[in-house]
Amino acid sequence: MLAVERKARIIEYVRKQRVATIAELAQIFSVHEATIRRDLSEIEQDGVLKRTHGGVTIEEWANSEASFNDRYNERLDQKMRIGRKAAELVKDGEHIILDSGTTTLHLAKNLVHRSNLSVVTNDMNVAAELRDSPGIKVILTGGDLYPSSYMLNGMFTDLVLESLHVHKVFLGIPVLHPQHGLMHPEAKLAQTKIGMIRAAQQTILLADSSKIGKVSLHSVAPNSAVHTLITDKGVSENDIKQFREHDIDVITV
Amino acid sequence: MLAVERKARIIEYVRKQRVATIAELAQIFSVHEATIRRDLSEIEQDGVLKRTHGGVTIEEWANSEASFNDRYNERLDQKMRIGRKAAELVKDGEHIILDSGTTTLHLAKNLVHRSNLSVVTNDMNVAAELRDSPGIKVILTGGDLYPSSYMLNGMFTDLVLESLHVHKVFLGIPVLHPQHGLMHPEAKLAQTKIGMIRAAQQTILLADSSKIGKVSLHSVAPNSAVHTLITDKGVSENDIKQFREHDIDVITV
DNA sequence: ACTTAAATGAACATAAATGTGCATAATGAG
DNA sequence: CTCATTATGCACATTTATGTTCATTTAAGT
Repeated sequence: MLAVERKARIIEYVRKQRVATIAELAQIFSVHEATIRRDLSEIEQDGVLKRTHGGVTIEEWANSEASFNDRYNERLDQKMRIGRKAAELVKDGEHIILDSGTTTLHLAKNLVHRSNLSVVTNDMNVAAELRDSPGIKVILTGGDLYPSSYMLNGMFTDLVLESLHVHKVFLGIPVLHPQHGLMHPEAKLAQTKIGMIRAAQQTILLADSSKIGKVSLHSVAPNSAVHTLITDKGVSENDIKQFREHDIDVITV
Repeated sequence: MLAVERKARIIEYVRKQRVATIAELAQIFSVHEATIRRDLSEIEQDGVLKRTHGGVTIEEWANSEASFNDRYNERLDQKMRIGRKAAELVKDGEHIILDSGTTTLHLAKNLVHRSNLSVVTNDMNVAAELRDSPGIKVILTGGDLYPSSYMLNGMFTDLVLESLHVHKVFLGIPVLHPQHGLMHPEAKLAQTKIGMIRAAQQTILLADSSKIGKVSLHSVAPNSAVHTLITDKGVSENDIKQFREHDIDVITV
């Protein structure tokens, strides 16, 4: 079994069970515990799962009852800067999609006082953040609530996205490669992102530098589908050059 | 068992039992009492549970402002009772729709510990209430977020409802007339409720007695569309008789 | 208020999990 | 095929979670 596939299966398994021990996973996949630990370290980097002693869990269980809006403390500074810069790309009167995720939640916070916007999102936190803004029409895509999270995915999400057309989509992505493009370890979430890209005229990627250069199982889109990438200064010159060769406007903040 | 899992289960247990002793928890999870104490200290930090000598209880929000407004509390009590009774009508393995509203939210609170349920709702609060329940699959209909609320309505809501089929819908309704049936003052919300009724084999109405006997602009459905009405004892015998003539099973709590 | 038994928190001991360096096996390119 | 690269397994020093003990605090009854 390929490493990326094993990682994808680990995520699936943990999402379903909510917790898993290292020993348990090592037995399931017939690999050494050290291998599972390495896998989990990488997966945690993607922000998908949270490690604990003896095992792993979905993020929301780790800080048992983090309230509606305040569980976004990792790489906070970078994400805030990226979110602020992204907000500058939103013009009054536009219709936009905001993907689920902590970075897009920061973007949403920067849009609160804007007017005449229509915002489509599959993230309940994003929707909650914008619901009191008089100038913003909030549309939540339907879908299955991902276990213990606030994201919506699945058939109904895709159904709604299919009948939508917006100016711009702001997409978070856990894995981005200079050559192989956008990837995601989870099939369902990858599908949602594909739908979002299709619904938008312009795709704007929000990804801090830790996401760049890795690979993952499911392909979301090639780099040519992206118009703009907002990231931080931790990206190598060589990577930036390669993205620009795909006609991506790279903005570092 | 992982520490995070134990903590999550402690919260779950105390939520269900309202109180628990240290000794009790130590025995349940087969760990030393000191470990439980450490767990509780951390959980208390999150503000979910409140420690006492010898044990722990849930943080009470209802009692703090108890006699604030008698009439409000009377309604609250009715709604809680209606919600509890409605939960009895839900069987394991069923697919149900929960309408938006405070009464259905109380129903949702009574479903938290159930298993093998699929719950469709257009209320973000209901979805949030159920999101941590391992036995419940939560599906949020999409739609426009109603200004300053947590309800979803509009075209996308209708679109999703059209492709759904469930066993039962639990519907809140602001206006119910013994002859003229279900009504609603707002066209969009009326439309959503029509869609929900169409998607379900059985329609169960949750309406305290204050809603009964009035009229409103938009008709949602005739009384013949309703299978069960759960209300409180404030309904007149005459009204009940008329509902029963429409083959409605009237339950007063 | 006083007494008593239980619960608590802190300090320490112990067992388990972790990360790291290195050796080995698998994979891919030329 | 050979070589380079990556992934995996293994051993061990370090860290973390849990168990144990005990002086101090708290709750309840008289």
